[in-house]
Amino acid sequence: MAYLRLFDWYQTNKRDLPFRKTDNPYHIWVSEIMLQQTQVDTMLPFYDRFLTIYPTIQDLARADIDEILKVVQGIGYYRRFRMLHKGAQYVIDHHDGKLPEDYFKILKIPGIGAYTAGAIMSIAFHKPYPATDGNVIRVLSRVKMLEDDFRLDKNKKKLNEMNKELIENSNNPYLYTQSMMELGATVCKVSNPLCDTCPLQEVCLANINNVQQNYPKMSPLKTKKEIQYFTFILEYKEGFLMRKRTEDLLHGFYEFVQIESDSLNGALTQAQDLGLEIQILDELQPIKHVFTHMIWQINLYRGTISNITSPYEIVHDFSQVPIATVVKKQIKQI
DNA sequence: AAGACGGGGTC
DNA sequence: GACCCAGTCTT
Repeated sequence: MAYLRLFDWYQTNKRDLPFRKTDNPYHIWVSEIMLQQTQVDTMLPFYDRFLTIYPTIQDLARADIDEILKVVQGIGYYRRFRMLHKGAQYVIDHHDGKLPEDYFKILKIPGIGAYTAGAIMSIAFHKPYPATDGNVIRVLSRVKMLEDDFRLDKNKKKLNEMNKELIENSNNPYLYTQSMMELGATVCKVSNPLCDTCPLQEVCLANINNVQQNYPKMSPLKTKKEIQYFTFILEYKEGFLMRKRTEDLLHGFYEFVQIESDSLNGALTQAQDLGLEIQILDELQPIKHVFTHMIWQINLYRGTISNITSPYEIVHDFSQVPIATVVKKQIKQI
C-alpha cells in the first residue's frame, strides 16, 4: 500500500467534517452509529442536533427512548438508536460512564460491531484495529482486483483480515482509517470513480486494467416484497386516530389506521371487526414507500369516525410523537 | 448463511 | 428502476 501518497492526499483533500474536529470518543461513537448505511450529508444535521441535546454519555443514558426517536426521526434504521441508548446505559453500568480503550470491551457494547469497534479504536484512540466498511471494500477490491462476492459475510471477513494487516503496518491507524474512507467516499466512488486524481492510481490493478466498474463483485439483491395497504386519516375530537407501532419495523413510531388488504371494501370490513365505523370523506393521492426489503403501496383516504378503540389513541400534535417519513408523506396531504 | 432493518442520492 | 451507503442483530 502506498501509505505516504494516501496520507498526503488525505491531508490535502479531506472534507471539513464536524466529527473530525473532536477527540471526544463518545462523539466519535455517535458519528459512527449515524454513519452506518447512511451518507455523510444525510447524517450531518442529525449529528449536530443529537449532540446538542445529548452532549454526554450520561445525558443519553438517562434520556427517554421516545424522545430520542423524535430527535432522529427521518434518518432511518432506528433500531441503531435503541441500541445506542442501551449502549450508553451499558457503558454507565460496566465502564463507569467512560468508553474503554479496549477493542474487545468496546465490541461487547450493544450496537457496536466489528466495523464500529475498529473505527472507534483507530479514530478516537489511534490504535491499529481495522474498520472495514463499504468504502474500504470498494477501494481494496479494486486495488487488488479481488474476485470474491462481497455480499457474503465470509468474504467480508477475509477482507477485514487484509485490512487488519494493512492498518497494523501503516504506522498511523488514525490516518489510515480516515484516508481509506475518504478515498472511497470522494474518489473511489461506486460509479464514475475519479481515478485520474487518485493517490493509488499507480498501484491499483483495476485502474491499470481499466476495469474499475467490475469491482467490488456483488451478487444481486433479492427483489422486494410489495404490500398493499389502505390507510385512513381519521379526525376525532380535534385530533387524529393513531397507533404506536409495536412491530420491529418502525417500532415506536406512530401511524394512522392502516390495514393490509386488496380492496377498499375488504379494508373497511376489517376496520369494522376492529370496532371502527369509518365514514370516508376523500380519497387522497396514493403513496409508494420503499424500504430495504419491502415496498408499501398505500391507498390513502381521509375520513371521520364517531368512536375510538384500542390500540388507537388520539394524537393532537404531530410534533409530540415520533413520525417516520412514510407517515410524514401522508400528513403532507392534509 | 440469510433476513430484517429507512431513507436519500446517483445514474 | 436498480443500486448503494462510515453495519448490526437475530434467526
